[in-house]
Amino acid sequence: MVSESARPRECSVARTLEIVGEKWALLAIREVFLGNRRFDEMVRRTGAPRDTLAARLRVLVGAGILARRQYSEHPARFEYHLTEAGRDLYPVILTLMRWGDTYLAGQDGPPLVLEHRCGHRLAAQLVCESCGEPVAPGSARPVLQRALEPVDKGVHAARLASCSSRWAGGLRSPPQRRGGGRRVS
Amino acid sequence: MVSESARPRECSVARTLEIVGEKWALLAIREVFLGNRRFDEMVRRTGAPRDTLAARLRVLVGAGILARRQYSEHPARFEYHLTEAGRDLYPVILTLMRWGDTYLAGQDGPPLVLEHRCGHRLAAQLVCESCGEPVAPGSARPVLQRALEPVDKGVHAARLASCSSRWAGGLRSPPQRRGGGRRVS
DNA sequence: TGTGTTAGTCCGGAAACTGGACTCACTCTA
DNA sequence: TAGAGTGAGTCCAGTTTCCGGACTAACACA
Repeated sequence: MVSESARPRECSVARTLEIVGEKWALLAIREVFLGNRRFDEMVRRTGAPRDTLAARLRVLVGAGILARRQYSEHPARFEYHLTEAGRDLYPVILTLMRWGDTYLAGQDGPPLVLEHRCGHRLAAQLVCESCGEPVAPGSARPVLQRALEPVDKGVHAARLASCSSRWAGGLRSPPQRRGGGRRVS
Repeated sequence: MVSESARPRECSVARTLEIVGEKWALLAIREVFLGNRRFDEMVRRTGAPRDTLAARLRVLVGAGILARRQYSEHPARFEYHLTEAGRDLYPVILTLMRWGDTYLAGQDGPPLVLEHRCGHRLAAQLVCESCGEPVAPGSARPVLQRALEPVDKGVHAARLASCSSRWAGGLRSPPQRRGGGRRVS
């Protein structure tokens, strides 16, 4: 048996990145957020190869992040809409955007900003879920909730395959287990 | 000349994804956040191929997100530390993690949570930068700040190459241009 | 002397990506 | 009525990247 420290970490970041951890997937989602829901428009706006974009959209639809809706019958035409899971990726897109605004914008500033109705930009603030207090990155404590499972690629495949049905079934918030966690060194 | 709508969108999300828009890069950053700064530990914890991880680390160091520090001279041994730019990616990691916690955690709940000192989980809240008001995704307005430039891969390469020196020079907050933006349909 | 650690590099096969051409069923315009 | 345009892809061949596994070098430790 492999020692615990020799096993890859099974965490929500890794799981999420299995689905959206790729440039074209996130850019496609960005376009849908900006209101461009059609294939050709996404190709133009993202610069993705058509093949690659088609593959990404299939994965995103399969994972329940986008929903493919027919808006014309003859000929068959489709649009991609965000599901609730897709809309919940908004903070991911926004934090990526804010980081780029800060570190990669040139002299002219960021090319596109998201404005609040009062005319100022949005920010993603780290807060405690319960007390609402703003949190500095260093002050958070990582806590292992259960023994790490050995990584088995079949598990990932099965989880991805079951995404749509689980979402369709309305499973959103998994049971929370509080306490009993182990501190990570 | 190509019409504006035929050009890929030049935005901070795309720019950021050119550097960190890949699974192994983000997982490496996650590990450094969790305190694992050494190559072999990252290999074990992320499951990344050694070659691929070495390549990602080179890019991250080149982009000024990680700093490579020697902690032993004979033999030469190195650790990877987060720069300020790297620490500012914390909200990105956290939002990815929270999404996975919500949509991909199984019966047992998320394997790893980040706790506030009061014992509750962290969340990333979208707020208006100025008035601090919480913002719903749909209520933000995308505003183009300047004419979209044609995408030229050389521009990206040059920007990435100059990342380290620009950060070293202390350029953090690009000049903000308020007003005069064009609404995006 | 043998084993372990650390931070990688080297290699060859497999998989994914890429740009460009093509398809098909329409609709629009001259 | 012909030709061009649109939309949502697929097909293809060449290129690039990924991946697993073996290997290295300089030490420390038993």
